[in-house]
Amino acid sequence: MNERKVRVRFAPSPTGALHIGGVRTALYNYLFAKQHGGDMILRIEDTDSHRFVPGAEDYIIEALTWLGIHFDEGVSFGGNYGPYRQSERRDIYKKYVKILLDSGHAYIAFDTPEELEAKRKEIPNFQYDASTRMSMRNSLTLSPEETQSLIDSEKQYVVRAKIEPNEDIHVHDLIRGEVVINSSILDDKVLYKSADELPTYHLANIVDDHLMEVSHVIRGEEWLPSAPLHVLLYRFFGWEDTMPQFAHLSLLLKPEGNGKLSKRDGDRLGFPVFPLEWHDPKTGDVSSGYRESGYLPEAVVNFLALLGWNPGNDQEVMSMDELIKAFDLSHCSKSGAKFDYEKGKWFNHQYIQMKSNAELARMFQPILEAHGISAAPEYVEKVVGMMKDRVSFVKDLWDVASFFFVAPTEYDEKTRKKRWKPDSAQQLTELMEVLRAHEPFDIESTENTVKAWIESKGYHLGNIMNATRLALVGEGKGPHIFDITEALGKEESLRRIQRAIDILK
RNA sequence: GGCCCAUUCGUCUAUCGGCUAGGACGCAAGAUUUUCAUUCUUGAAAGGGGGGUUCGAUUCCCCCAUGGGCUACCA
Repeated sequence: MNERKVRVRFAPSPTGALHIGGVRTALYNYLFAKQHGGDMILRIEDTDSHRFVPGAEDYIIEALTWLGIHFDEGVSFGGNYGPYRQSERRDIYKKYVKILLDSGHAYIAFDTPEELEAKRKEIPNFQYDASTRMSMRNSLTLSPEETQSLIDSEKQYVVRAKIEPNEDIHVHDLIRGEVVINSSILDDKVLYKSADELPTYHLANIVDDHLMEVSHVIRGEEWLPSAPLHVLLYRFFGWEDTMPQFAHLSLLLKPEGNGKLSKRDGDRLGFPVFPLEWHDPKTGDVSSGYRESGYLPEAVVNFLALLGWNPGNDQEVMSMDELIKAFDLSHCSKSGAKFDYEKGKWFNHQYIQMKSNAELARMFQPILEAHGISAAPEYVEKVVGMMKDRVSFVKDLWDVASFFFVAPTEYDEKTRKKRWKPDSAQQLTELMEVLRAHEPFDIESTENTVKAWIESKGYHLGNIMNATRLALVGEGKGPHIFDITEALGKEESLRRIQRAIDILK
């Protein structure tokens, strides 16, 4: 319909950590923009001075950067449409408030919050709209002189949109199709407050999207009810021709029970709802983050992308580039998606498997150091290569592979009962002789030698192997025995077997 | 309360009037293995209810129910 360049914005409010639903919204905007060769803008919507939280803005930028969601312009990225922080755009909004006032699409109202509160108590379902505005204190009911003198006396006021009733307003949504809402149910929304000289979301949003030449507004479903107001504002300003196209995304829901996923749910249910760990500056509370929990950013992106969208085929593991190619708003689901943490773990497992051993080893090193172990990179790499397919997180490598770095000092009781036979000590003593004489100590030849010895002696393979495993690992699990002996080396392997014989008899 | 949006396996979803309803996570069983995992195979598991329209509805329409969102001088 139009040849405008695709420009989308992610416009969070700096009221705390960006939660995972917001991350998904940012991701979808990003995928859409990149697919169309468009721009992605970061705009900070800090028009509510009371809810501002220091650090939130930096957090948002750091989180999205970690995930590989990049901006072309906006706060901290520059650009020609700034400033991108709404609190720095006061003068711009004032100009547009005046336009609305002058054209009669808005009016000044002096009713105090307390008066409105009283009104709402007094009249059930009270709404400030065409049916009630003429009984309130505003520039429609007061004379121009009275209005002016109230303003001059520094009486606080708000500017409200003047919504004409009984009109069906059509919102064309890229995901939901045509949504029709009658203007009678809309209230005369506050557009601007004199107290802090800032607009509310509705006005700032429309003015900024227009001035920043935003072509597509992709946002959460919670905005759908106010979309008709936004359409009306575009009309009031005469900007209908370049009005962005809307796409309202379904919400992310709690994994259990009902309701939308909230900031409080995460640690209560045992998983993070934030991309990065968040330290609340007001309460001092610490909320866990995906990064700190050991998630790979690629996995988080992939998992989130598929929560409410699908590529139209059975492909699930997709890189950012593949997501960009395949993304399509029409394949976004209309119903809310319950957050499934287990599936998120599975995605992380997939991405762990795709990482090179060297890279995983680098990520594992700090964990080893935390356990007081310093190991050669080549050794860590070898261990990681053997063990990565059994973990979903790098940090879990310690649980499954610590025996490669620390010799067992005690032996799992159940395994001992099951695997340590009366003649195990004798057999392993013989095995030590076989191993000591064997050279080189590589996987294949050692295995051949040991198996030949077992056969020649008529021993039971499982008995020998399982007892050996208990000696080397301390438990009844782990990779192939000769992978372990090869990695540990002859000396350490023999030492561990001897120790097991001494302790277990 | 009012308005809006939604409704397929436990969960994420495919299906755009022809269905033996497909895939994935999770779950169960089996195979492989010297162990535990991994892996592979198989299995259980679904279109909220009631009316229409139609030769035929999961798919289209209406009603109801349920869930969600909004209803602030928050975003």
